[in-house]
Amino acid sequence: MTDRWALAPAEDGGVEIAPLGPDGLPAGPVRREADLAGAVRGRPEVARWVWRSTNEVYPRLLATGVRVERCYDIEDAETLLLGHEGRYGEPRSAAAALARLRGGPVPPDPPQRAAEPGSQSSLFEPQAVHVPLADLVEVYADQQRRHDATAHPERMRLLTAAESAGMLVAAEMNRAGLPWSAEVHRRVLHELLGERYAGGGEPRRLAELADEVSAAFGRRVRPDLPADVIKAFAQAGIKIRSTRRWEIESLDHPAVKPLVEYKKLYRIRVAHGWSWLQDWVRDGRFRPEFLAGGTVTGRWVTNGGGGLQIPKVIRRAVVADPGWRLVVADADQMEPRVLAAISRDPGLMEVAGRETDLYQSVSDRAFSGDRAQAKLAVLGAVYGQTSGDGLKNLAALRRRFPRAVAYVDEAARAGEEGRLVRTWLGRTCPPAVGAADDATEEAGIPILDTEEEPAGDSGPQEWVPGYASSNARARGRFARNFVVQGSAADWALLLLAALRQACAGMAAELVFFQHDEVIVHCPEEEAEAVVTAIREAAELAGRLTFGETPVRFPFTTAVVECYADAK
DNA sequence: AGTTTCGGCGCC
DNA sequence: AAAGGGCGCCGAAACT
Repeated sequence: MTDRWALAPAEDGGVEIAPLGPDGLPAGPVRREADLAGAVRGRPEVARWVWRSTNEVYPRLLATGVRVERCYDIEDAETLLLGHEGRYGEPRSAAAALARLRGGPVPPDPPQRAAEPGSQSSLFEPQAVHVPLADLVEVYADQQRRHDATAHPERMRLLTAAESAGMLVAAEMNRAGLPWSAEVHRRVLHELLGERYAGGGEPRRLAELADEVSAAFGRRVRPDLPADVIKAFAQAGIKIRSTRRWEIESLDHPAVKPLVEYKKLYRIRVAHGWSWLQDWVRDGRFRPEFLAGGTVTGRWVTNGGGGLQIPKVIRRAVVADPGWRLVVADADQMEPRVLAAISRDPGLMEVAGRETDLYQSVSDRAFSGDRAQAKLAVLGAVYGQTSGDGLKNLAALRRRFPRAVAYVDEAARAGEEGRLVRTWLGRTCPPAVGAADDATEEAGIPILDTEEEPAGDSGPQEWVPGYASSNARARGRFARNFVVQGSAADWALLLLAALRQACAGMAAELVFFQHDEVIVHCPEEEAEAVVTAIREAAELAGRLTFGETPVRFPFTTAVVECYADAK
């Protein structure tokens, strides 16, 4: 058996490797070699490399031009398995897993380091506890048995494999970087914010807007200080709770217009202004360290640079290299399609079986053609809306798509009651996240709120929050969203893995991923092949993740030179 | 003076 | 009138 090999960098700079048998234990002697990259490059027949941490090994391989097809990240799998076993919060390091196996004292996980601008990578984890290969494979073999003990072993295997693949993609994207034109970025900043004055003051346009705000109030007001703004409105006879835009916008006062404009531009300057450009863009690339599985729902995060929050106006700075293109692909109505697949609601699956606008189809069936209402209702069901029009629309949704709504209702109930909630592939929601622990409830004493609950007016089938504390309701909303957002993340991982494989023979590179959107940077002549690859990868991911369903996962794709032109 | 929390808003 | 989920980021405010 040469299909799976374990690998562990040794402390002296060399590497230990061993072929693995079907039980996950070594099928041959552990070998030592001096050169990590050479050991991998010299064994192209290996189908999957098993290692402690992708972020420990793979950046080093990529630095020498070595890619691997598949891997298995033991510490990532440990996290997922612990979660599935209801043991969230236990240390997830390989050293900890080994200690649990052998009954020794379990070391706590080392603290995470924050990213620093321009640092090569914060993910080499130099402080991680070294685990020799012979011990590491024991952990791996045990994990294989723990997969078998899960509710759906084949799905759990897919999940750990998919997330490991995601970590390969993330490492490759971190190396590639997102093509970024500092020149265009500066031009956009200048157009929006005006010139910068020497001495570090505000740029011209912001200074002008601040003056307009002050003039409207008749005294000097700092629009970037919420306390100052609240006081100024109070003196003008207007009481506001906060200075959030939605609260300010409806006010009748001459300061509102410049204030709202100021806040918009201030945000650009602070989050994606000149200093951001200085810190995060080097040699025509923005490198926001992508971290696969950085959230409990399985969504990715970026560490540094706000890589998943690039404002639309700033996307003009994302420009392909000369002769190259950006293939920008955005999944159409991903969340309701995922809900259709996981709930197996016949009506919603039928609607999601078309590639046309899903919200329009839903509205045709349940909302007399009002697409906006249909979209609000669907998103309200997914996010757990508890008031307003969304609640009324939810009743209409429930009548037409009962199984879909029941699915998220059941997740919410499970979350409220502290039961485990899982995505389709088995990623497990931690109990009591997103809300402060309620010590009394944790002690098992139920709490009856005295506050009024919304009256359920949609018949006996409807699930009403009932007597639950606001903490429990928050957990319910979280769990409700978790099953959809998390299952979507499951699917997205399979999509990335399939797309990565399809691009393996091309010059095309994955350079960006944002929940339901990918960007591939490729030579112009490869663009059409990439578009096809994305479409095929999406359908393959749908089948692999959810099994055979009628649900389709269409993408809107655009071949552009500039990201901003994709929308 | 250094560290943590808050307010507000960007993205999905 | 206005409580729907997940994140990251920055400066100011609050804290030690």
